[in-house]
Amino acid sequence: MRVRTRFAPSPTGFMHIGNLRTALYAYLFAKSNHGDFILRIEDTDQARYVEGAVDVIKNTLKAAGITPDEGEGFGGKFAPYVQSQRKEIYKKYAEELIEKGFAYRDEGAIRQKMPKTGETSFRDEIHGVVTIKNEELEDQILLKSDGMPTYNFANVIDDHLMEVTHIIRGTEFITSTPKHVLLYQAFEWDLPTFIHLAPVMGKNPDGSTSKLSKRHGATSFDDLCKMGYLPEAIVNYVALLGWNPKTTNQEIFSMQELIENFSADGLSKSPAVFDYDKLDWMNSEYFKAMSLEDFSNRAEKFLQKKILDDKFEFLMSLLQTRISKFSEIESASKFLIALPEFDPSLFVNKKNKVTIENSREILPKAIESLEKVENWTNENLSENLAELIESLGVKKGLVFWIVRVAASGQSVTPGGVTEVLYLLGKDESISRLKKNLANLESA
RNA sequence: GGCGCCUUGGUCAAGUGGUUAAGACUCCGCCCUCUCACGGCGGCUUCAAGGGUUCGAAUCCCUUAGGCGUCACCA
Repeated sequence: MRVRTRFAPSPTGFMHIGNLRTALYAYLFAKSNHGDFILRIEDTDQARYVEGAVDVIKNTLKAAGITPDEGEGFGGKFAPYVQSQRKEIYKKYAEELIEKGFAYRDEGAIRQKMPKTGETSFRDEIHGVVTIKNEELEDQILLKSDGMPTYNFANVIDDHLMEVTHIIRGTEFITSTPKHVLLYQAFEWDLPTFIHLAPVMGKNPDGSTSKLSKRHGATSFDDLCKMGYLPEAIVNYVALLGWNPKTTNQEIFSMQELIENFSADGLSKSPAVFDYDKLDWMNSEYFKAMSLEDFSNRAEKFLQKKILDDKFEFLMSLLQTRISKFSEIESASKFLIALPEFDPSLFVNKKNKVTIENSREILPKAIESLEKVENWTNENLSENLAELIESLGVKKGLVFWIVRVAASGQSVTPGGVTEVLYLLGKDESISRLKKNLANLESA
C-alpha cells in the first residue's frame, strides 16, 4: 500500500515551530517511503478562523522546502481539502452512524455513543500499545449544532477518505485516539498507523520547561526568519529536535539528506527543549558553508538598508564567520557608522604591552605614516604599518592594537587593524585617529 | 483529582543485560593570533530516587517522585 501522510493544521494565523516539525516529519516519512504528503485545512472552528491564515501555512511550507503532493492549493483527487467545504460529507457519515446505533442526536448536535464497559487499544509506532478503559470515554460531539464536525470526527472521516496510512500528530491526541479507533470500528474501516510526537518544550526563566509558547520568545517560523536564521537551518535544527538518524553522527542535513536518512524509529518518546544556542551554532555552520556571494546577497536582503555600499561584500567576508544570525550584523558593524565614545583606558592592553603613555607616543607616528598611503587598500596598509613597525623597532601587536582601538573605538572588532582602516576609508580613518589622539593627550 | 504518556550531563542525544556510558551544543583551558572569530587540541558535568531479578542492569520487574497531556458544540 502506498504510504500517505497528511499535515492538518487549523488556520490560526501563524506557524508554530512545533507545527512545523509535525509537518516536516509527516513529509519526511512520506517521502522516505516514496509516498504522498497531503495538506488539509481543519477550519471547523469558525470562531477561531483567522483571515489569511491559510496563506501563512502555505508560505511557511514553501519557505521550509516542504512541498505537498496534494491538498489545498495543490490539487488532488480527494478535493476539497478544506474541511469547511466538506460539511455534507460529514453529515452523511454522522447519519450513517445514527442508523447503525453508534451515535445519537442531542440538543441539535450528534454525539458518539461510547461503550460503557471493556477497553480500547491501539498501537502507536513510537509508544507501543496504548489502552484506555471505555468508561473513561465521553459521548463526544461529532457534529456541532452549527453543522460543522468536530476535530475528532472530521479527522477520522477525512483520513479514511483520503487514504491516509500514517497519522503523524502531537501527543495531545493520544488520549483521544481510542475514540477515533471506535469510529473506525463502527464504520468497519481499516485502522491507520498512529505516530504520536512528543512536544517541543521551551525553557523558562526559573529553569523549568513547558510546552514551547509565545512567552519563550520567537516561536514561529516567521519569527525565527525575522531574527536572521536561514530557513534551511531552522528546518535542519527542528528535524533533530525529537528525531535522531541513529546510523550516523551527522548533524548538518539538506532536505534531500533528511529524506534519505529519515526513519520513524529514530523518533523520540520524550519532549525536547528548544535550544537557541544550538540553533545559533547550526545557523553559523550554514553561514560558513555558503559562498561569500550568496551570504552577501541574503544578508543584504535581510537589512533594510545596505551599508558601506562598495565595501559591503568585504564587510560580509569579515562577518560571515563571526555572526550566527543576520540580526547581529547591525551591532557588529555599527562602530563603522559612528565612532563610539570610549575611555582612554581601552588602549591599555597587557599582552601587547600597551599603555596610555606609549599610545601617546606611537599614535602620532602611525598617523603620519598612514597619511602617506596613496592607494588605501588592505595590502598597502599592511605594508605601510609593517614599515613603521620596523623603523620603530617595536612589536607589531603594540602598533596594531593602538591603531585599531583608535580607529574603531572598540577593543573587539571584526577583523584586524588593516581591515578596519580599509572599511573606514582614508579620510574617516585619519580623522578618527586624530580625534582620539587629542582625547589621549588630554587624558 | 481520574486516566494516559514521559524521565541518560545545563540542552539535543546514542545505547535494547557485560562499553573507559558515543557524538553535538553550551561553558572552561591551551595552541594559532593585533582584538574577536575561524581552525586545531583538551577538560568539566549524566543513567530521577528506592527496591528487586541476575554472576553482571542505563537496559528487565515493582514502588515513589517529578514533568507533560487529556477530561470542550477547540484543535
